[in-house]
Amino acid sequence: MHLKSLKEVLLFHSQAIKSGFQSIIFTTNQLIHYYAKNGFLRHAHKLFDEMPERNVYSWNTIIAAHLKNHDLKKAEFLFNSSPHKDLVTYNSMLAGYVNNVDDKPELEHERSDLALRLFVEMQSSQIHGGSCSRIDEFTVTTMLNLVAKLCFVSLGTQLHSYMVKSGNVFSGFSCSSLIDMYSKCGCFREAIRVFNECRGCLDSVSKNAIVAACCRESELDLALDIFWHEVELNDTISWNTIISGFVQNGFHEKAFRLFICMMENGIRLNNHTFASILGACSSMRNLKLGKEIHAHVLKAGFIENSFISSGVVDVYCKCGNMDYAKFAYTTSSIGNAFSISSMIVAYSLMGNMEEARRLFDTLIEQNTVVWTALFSGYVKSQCCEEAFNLLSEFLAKEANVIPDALILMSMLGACAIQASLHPGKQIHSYILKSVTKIDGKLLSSMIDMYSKCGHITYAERIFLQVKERDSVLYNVMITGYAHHGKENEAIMLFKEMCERDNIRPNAATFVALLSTCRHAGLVELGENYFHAMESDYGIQPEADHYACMIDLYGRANQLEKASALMERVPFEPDAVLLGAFLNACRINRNLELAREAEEKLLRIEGESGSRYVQLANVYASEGNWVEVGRIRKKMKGKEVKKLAGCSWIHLENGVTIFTSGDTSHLKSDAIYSLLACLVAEINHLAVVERSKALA
DNA sequence: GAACATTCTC
Repeated sequence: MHLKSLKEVLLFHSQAIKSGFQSIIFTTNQLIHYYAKNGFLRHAHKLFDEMPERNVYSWNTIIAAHLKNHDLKKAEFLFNSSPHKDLVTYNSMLAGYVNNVDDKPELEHERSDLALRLFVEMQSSQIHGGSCSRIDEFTVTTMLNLVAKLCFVSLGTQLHSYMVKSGNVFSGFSCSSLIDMYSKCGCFREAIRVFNECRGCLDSVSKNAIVAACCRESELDLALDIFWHEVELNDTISWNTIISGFVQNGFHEKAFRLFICMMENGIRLNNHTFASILGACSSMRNLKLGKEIHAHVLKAGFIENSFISSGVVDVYCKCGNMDYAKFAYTTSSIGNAFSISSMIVAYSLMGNMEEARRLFDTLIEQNTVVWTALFSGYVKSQCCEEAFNLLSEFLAKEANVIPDALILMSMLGACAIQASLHPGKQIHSYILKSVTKIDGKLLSSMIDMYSKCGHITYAERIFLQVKERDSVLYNVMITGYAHHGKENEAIMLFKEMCERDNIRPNAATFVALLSTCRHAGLVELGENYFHAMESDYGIQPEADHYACMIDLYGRANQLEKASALMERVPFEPDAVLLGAFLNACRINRNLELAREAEEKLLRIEGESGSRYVQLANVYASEGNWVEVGRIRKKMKGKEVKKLAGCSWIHLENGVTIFTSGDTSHLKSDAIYSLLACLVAEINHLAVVERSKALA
């Protein structure tokens, strides 16, 4: 009897029941298999339970059925209670552990352990009364799969030699399994050797495995050579492999051309195809292509797949179009952790931290990517207190995880913004204790932190220990010297950068150099740098460079040069640049030019309170109260709030902020009386000093 | 005549 379709099975079964069906083990096993295969696991299990007698096939079939249904626990229970076990039973259970069939990544480690134990047990136990072999080709391929996952090369090599020695465990799968195992364990040459040995009897799976191996190794030319050789072997997976290989190696346009080629060749597209090509659209930030692929996906009915729907959301996030991203999320990807992660990253990048945090809290499990995104988002948006709170949260929640270098960099950035030396030092020592490989970026962040916290000598000490210096490292140190009024050191370091290390300065280097000149009032040198950056290094000055020069001229009482340079700015001046110019006008008491700048500035930054205050101060410094009144009037209509000047100090329990006139602190009375004592003390000391000087 | 293994995705 051959049973093929479900219809036949049901028909046969109902007839059997009607005619007073006497259970034959063989037939019932078949029924169990076909019920399970068609998704009727409960019916299959009922049949199994009702069997008066079972053989090893019955047990194997029901175990396989549960494994197919991703129920490892149930399979394990049946495995342990089965009175008949043969090699197939062991192989099935082994595969269940290796493939982590119930998809619980957190248990992967434990499962691998169980698989290894079972493998050892198989070799020692007398399966089926010792009448059959302990290991066959199924065992070997499953174990090679495990070896690939664990990067357990020594076991992989042992299996390989066992295969060669015993000769009877080779199968059609052995070649592809070996290639895959060696490649995933990082032994590319071994993978190639196996491939060359089985060239005569190459099947498409082995070919796909070696193409994937080449892509992993970034050997794309070789991958293409093999791909275009024996084209008749190429199937959908082959095309998917080569396309994803190009995407993963950053050749997105080439991947796209291959995708077009695949369609033109009439190859069937599947989930993997769309997932890879969506990845390419994301990396290219190509909204138009992304929308086209999205349309394809909807038409082909792949949007249900979680890889695909999150891929679509990711494309829109990477393109910065959050309206589309939200739409794609709510229509087809709700609850998908990858989609949520993409949106958290995107919102963090654009500084929308409320939305980023809201989504972050919806995740059941937070991964490194979203933690990192949130940290860097907070610091980029200058929300340092939130970043510190997040760090406490991270340490509490992920007690066993060492914060990733990117998180530590963000935290150093937060310390730098707040000028919080003490936490900065703590993070520094934490890095020394726990980070095994401290890279240039982390060192640059540490130098920047120490410099911005006022400890230029610490910064310098770290800088001098670094052997391999890059432009970022130099820029950070030059900027540090500039802010600490060490213009000679800054200038010398720039020379060292160009001459000793032969590193090309970039736009940021010149911001550092120009701000050195600005702080030191070095007009001529500043002009030299400003011209050199374009003529010698081909770097177009940006808003920051112009702002430095305007400020430099303003402080040196050379308003004519400042306004002449303002005229030559080749783009629409931004608020920073106009602010610098306004400041120059204030220093040089030119109300006429100030007023012109004022008009432009208010057009750009109409809502910002601090700008109005800056304007009012320009006129107040001249005693021009009519103008001050005019600005104040403008402020009133627009709900402009003046940003109060404030100081802050980082104590054990966090940051305490002091705003002028603030009495909200619980101990504000005590604070103010202590302050009064300090002021009295200072005044007293001043009087003593003065009388000493007079004496 | 029934049961177990390989290649490509965020």
